[in-house]
Amino acid sequence: MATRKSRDLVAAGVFKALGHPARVRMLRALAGGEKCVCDLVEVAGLGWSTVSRHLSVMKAAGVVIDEKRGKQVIYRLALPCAGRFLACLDHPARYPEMHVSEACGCG
Amino acid sequence: MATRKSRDLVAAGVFKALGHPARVRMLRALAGGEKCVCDLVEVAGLGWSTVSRHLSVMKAAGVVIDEKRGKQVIYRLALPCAGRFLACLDHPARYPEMHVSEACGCG
DNA sequence: ATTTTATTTGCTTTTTTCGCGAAATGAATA
DNA sequence: TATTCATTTCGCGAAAAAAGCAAATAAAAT
Repeated sequence: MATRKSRDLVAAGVFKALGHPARVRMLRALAGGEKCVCDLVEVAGLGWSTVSRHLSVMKAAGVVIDEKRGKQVIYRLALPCAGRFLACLDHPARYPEMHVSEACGCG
Repeated sequence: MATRKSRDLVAAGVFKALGHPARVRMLRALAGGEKCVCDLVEVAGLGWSTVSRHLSVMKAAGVVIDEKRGKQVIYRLALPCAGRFLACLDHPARYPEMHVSEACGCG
């Protein structure tokens, strides 16, 4: 059974796995659909080994899922709500200097 | 203007600030309403200085807001969507061993 | 003015994480 | 079977973060 403690651990793992600018960038990309590692290398602007490690962290946390497809490995978001949360964080309401008045559920 | 890069940084800061079991526990508590540090000390089961430091990390990331009220300092969630995201991560659908079939937008 | 109560800040030690290049793996193709 | 392509693992030094405790602040009660 999922105890409070284990849920805290799982959730903290997810947050930690996303607590890096490069991983946020990948999340952003994956929110738009599945991507091979090669795509993510470009998105992240980092070396292959680094990107691969970032992906393995996200996979271990359950944020992404990978699938070997032919010669390449495809990653996709296992947690659509993470994409929505990111969109919420990105929401202009959080950037007052943009003078956007439209209201939404984000905060 | 909020560039892609600065948004990544902000979002990563939020994720990082929540990437710790004790901070997830505090988030959970704060999602239920504002709390003084003393409450959070109990919730977290850690020393005052440790809790205070965790709170300052979350505050710096913009996850919580503090307000001095009389003798005590009250913290509240600055990011309601963080609470909703946590609820989403907690959702039984993510814990198959619980045999819950009800569907929701979480994933 | 002194003491309490509530909370924060410094400081030191230990533990993790980052990003890299080189080497390893593994499936597919020549 | 040898080779190539896509990706992962390893080992490293540098940088960031966490733990733990003593000392510092600050408002309120005595």
